Amino acid sequence: MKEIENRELLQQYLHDHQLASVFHEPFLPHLSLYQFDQGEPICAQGESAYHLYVLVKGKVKVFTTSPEGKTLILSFKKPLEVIGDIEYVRGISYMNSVEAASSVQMIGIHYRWLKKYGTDYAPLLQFLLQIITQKFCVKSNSLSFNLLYPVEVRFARYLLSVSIEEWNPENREQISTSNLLDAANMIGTSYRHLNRVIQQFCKEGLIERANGFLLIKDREGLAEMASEILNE
Amino acid sequence: MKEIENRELLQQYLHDHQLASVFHEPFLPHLSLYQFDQGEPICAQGESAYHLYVLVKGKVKVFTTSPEGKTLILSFKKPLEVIGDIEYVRGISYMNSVEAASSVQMIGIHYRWLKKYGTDYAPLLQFLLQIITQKFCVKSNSLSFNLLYPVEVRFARYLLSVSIEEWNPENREQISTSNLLDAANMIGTSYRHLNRVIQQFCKEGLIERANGFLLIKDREGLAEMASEILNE
DNA sequence: AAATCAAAAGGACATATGTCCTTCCCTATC
DNA sequence: GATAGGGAAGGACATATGTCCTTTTGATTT
Repeated sequence: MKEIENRELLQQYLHDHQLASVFHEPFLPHLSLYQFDQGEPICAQGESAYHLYVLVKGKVKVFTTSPEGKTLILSFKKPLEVIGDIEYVRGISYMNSVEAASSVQMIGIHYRWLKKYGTDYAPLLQFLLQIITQKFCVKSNSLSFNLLYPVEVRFARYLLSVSIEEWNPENREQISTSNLLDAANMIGTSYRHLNRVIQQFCKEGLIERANGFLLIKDREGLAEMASEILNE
Repeated sequence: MKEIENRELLQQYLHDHQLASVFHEPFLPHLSLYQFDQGEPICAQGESAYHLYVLVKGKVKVFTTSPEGKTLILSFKKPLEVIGDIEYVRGISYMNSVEAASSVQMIGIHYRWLKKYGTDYAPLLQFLLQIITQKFCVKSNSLSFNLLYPVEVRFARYLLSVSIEEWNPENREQISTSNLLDAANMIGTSYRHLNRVIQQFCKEGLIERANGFLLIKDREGLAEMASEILNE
C-alpha cells in the first residue's frame, strides 16, 4: 500500500461516484487516497479495524478463512464498494479478509473522524445504509442459492456472471482457467469436483475447454441450467 | 392480525427497548401496536412492503421459498427485531416471508411517516444501521458456516442454540421433534437426512430420542462437534 | 529434441446427501 | 379391543461431493 498524494484525483473520484455530499467538508482533510498492488492484502479477518475504505478503482477479492484453513471466497467487488463499513458500525474486528485482485485504488478515512463528524450526519448514515443493505441483499441471495442448489447450477450462474464482467471484443466469452481454484472456493466446492462439472458441461456442449481457457458455447443453455427450476 | 388499542402498552414497549429516542415525537401518532396469532402470516416474499414492524413480543419465523417450492428457514427471531427495514431502505418488495411462531406483538409504522419524519433523523438511521449490521453479521456467519461444514456439524450447532432458547426447569434439555421439518429446512437439508444424523447422534450417545422429544445427553460432545475444527 | 518440473486434469474410492417408498407407531373411531 | 388413518421413522438405492493419488499437459531448461 502506498498513499497517492493527489487531491485532484481524490476529488475526481468523489465527484464521479457522487460522494461529495457523503464526505462533506469536515471529512476532507482526513481523506487519503491509497494504491494497492495486485495480490496485496488490504485487511485480514480478525484484525482490528480502524479505517473505512471506499473502493474507487480496480477489483478486490473478499474471502473468509475457516479455523482449519479452508478458504471461502465471498465475492469480488468493483467500485463503488465500501470496506470496513459493518465493522465501523458495530465496532468489531474485520469479519473477512480482502485483497487486491487487480491494481486498486481506495479512499481511506480513520474511524475517529467518521465518529467525530459523521455520527449525526444524515447523508453519511444514509450512504452507509444504502451500501450495507445492498450487501445484505447480495449475501442473502447467495445464502439461499447455495443452500438450495447443487454445484452444477451454482457454477452455471458463476460462469454467466464472470463472462459478462470479463467480456470484451477480443477474447469473447473466454474465461481464464487460472482462476478455477478461485471459482471453486467461490461456490463452496472442491477443485476436483469443479473439474468434474466442467467435464460434464463440455460433454453437454455448453462450454469448451482449450489451452487455459473456458469458452462459452451455449450461453442460453447455461442460463437455462442456472434457473432450471422454472422449467420443470 | 388485529390492532391493540393500548397506548400505554405501546409506550411501555418503546421504553423497555429504549426506542423512545428512535421513534421521536413526530412518529408517535403513526405508531400502531398489532397482535398476530401463532401461525399467522406477517408478510410474504415478493409482496410490496409498506410497513416497518418492530417485534416486541413473541417469536417469528423467517423463511424463503424457492421457485420450485422448496422452503428454507432463515431464522427464528425474538425481540428486539425489525421486519421490513431492508425493504424500507432499498424500496423493494419483501425478500422473505415471515410468520408468527408464537403469539406475537409488533409495533408498526407506515413507510410514509418514516420517510417524512425520519430520513434526516440520525437516531432512527443509527438504529437501522445497528439492526441491519447485526442481521448482516448473523447472515454472513450462517453463509460461510453452511458452505463450509456438513449437516452433522450444522445440526449440532442448531441443537445447542435451540436447547438454550427452549431451556426451562421442567423439560430440561428436551426439544420437541414436532419441529424436525423446520430444523431440516433451517440447516438446508432434507428431513430424511436429518433423521439419519439424529440416529447417528443417538448411537454416539450425544442425544436420546423419546416419544416426540430429543433429549440432550452430552452437551459438551455436541459443542465439540460444532467446533470439531479446533480439535484436529 | 530430450529432460525436468510444476501446474492442471482425471481416476478411484469413500462419504454425504437426496428421493422414493415401506414400515412402524400413535391415536381416533367404532 | 380391533381397525383404519396419518404422521414419523427407517430402508434401499441413486446422485452429489470430497479426498487422495496418478496421469497428463505445457512450459522451461539443457
